[in-house]
Amino acid sequence: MTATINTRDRIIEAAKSRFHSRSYADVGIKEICDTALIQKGSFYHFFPSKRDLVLAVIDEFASEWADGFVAEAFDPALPPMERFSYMVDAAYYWQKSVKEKHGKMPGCLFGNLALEISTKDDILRSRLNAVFAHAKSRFKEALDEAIERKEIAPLDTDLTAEAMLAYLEGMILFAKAQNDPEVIYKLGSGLMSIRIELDSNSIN
Amino acid sequence: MTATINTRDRIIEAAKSRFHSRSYADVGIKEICDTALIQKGSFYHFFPSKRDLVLAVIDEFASEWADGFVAEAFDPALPPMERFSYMVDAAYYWQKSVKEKHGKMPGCLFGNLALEISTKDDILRSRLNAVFAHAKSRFKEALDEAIERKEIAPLDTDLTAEAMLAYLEGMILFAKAQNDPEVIYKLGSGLMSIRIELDSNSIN
DNA sequence: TTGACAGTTGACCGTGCGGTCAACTAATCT
DNA sequence: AGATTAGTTGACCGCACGGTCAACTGTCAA
Repeated sequence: MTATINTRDRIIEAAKSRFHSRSYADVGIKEICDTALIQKGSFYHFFPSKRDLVLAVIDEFASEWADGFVAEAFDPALPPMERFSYMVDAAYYWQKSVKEKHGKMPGCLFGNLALEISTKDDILRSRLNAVFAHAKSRFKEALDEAIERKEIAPLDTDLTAEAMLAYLEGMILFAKAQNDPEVIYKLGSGLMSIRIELDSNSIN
Repeated sequence: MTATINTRDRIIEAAKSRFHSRSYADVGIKEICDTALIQKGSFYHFFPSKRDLVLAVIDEFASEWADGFVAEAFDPALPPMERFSYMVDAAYYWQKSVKEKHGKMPGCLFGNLALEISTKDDILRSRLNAVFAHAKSRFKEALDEAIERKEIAPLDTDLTAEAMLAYLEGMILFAKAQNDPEVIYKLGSGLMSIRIELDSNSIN
């Protein structure tokens, strides 16, 4: 049993880093098995299909991310608007360190998968949306708090939170396209300038 | 000769829409040939490899885009800051119309390819960067003009232009992940709020 | 009329993919 | 001791992929 859990984890671990740094389509099950030091048959004992694996990888990575540096950045002890720059810094240093190790910026696993797969698989797509929605709620909390403390002028916190997250993904996309983490550093301060005003659409 | 040009164009046309709405890896040469009503051998008469095809598709689509609604949006006759909302509107309506036709939002071809391929092929990556750089220069011109006309307070136009383009890509990514063009509509106004101030890094 | 050549055909190749399966191993439970 | 069951093995399957090639077709210049 101990060995079992271990095997499953090794599969997910091997898949996670490869899906992240390359793509879903580009990474074969054979390669994952070789890395995890198992045979194909053993893989299919734990996962009915490759698709189920990537689902598990998303879940694993999402909770790692949420409990890891998203939680760190959105620490209620920090002044709300500082949480955003903390988040940007974390993204920057992380991407930078991966690039130094492997020569390539991997970008954001969720963003990568969203663009690669979301036209092909609605369940995967909605799983990724759930991850984004969770991050967005952290952003929104911070904005609400900032307004409450009168650190920023009132705005549509729901839409602005989504906009900020979109900007974060866009920055990472750009940085990946240039294979240069410094892009995140240079564009980071733009995140805090984004505002979507209250009136525009909502009537609630 | 007329037929020749026609064939090459048909290949690119078939590939363009499929690469855009699905992905590079997911679309096979066989399928492209079937759509273009030719045989495989004929395909390889025009393109040495699949990679060369996607390069041609990028070039084709880039000039279509630049001469098409980027040129339209960044018409010097328009007030500079209005050009951005024109751009957002164009993206919105386009994505919406494709979704209505095919049920899925395709997103941005360049963004899609950038995330799918840029860790695997540096030449493709730099080609995509050139496309982004071109769009960015249009953004920058508009910002420079807006400052000159005192419609906005001075800022780092180079970085802000890049930030705005990143935001645009991020919005489209989010909209695609939710398969909902309205996301672009809702988040659009955030584009004009982005500012990256002058002092931060540059000493020139 | 002939030769050259761009364009086209369709059969073909090797490879690697996702996935299957019957047999084996080793703990766990009765 | 015997049965059950989770985990593992490695050979195997069918298929679709990117790419090749010798032969054919039609056009146009000399």
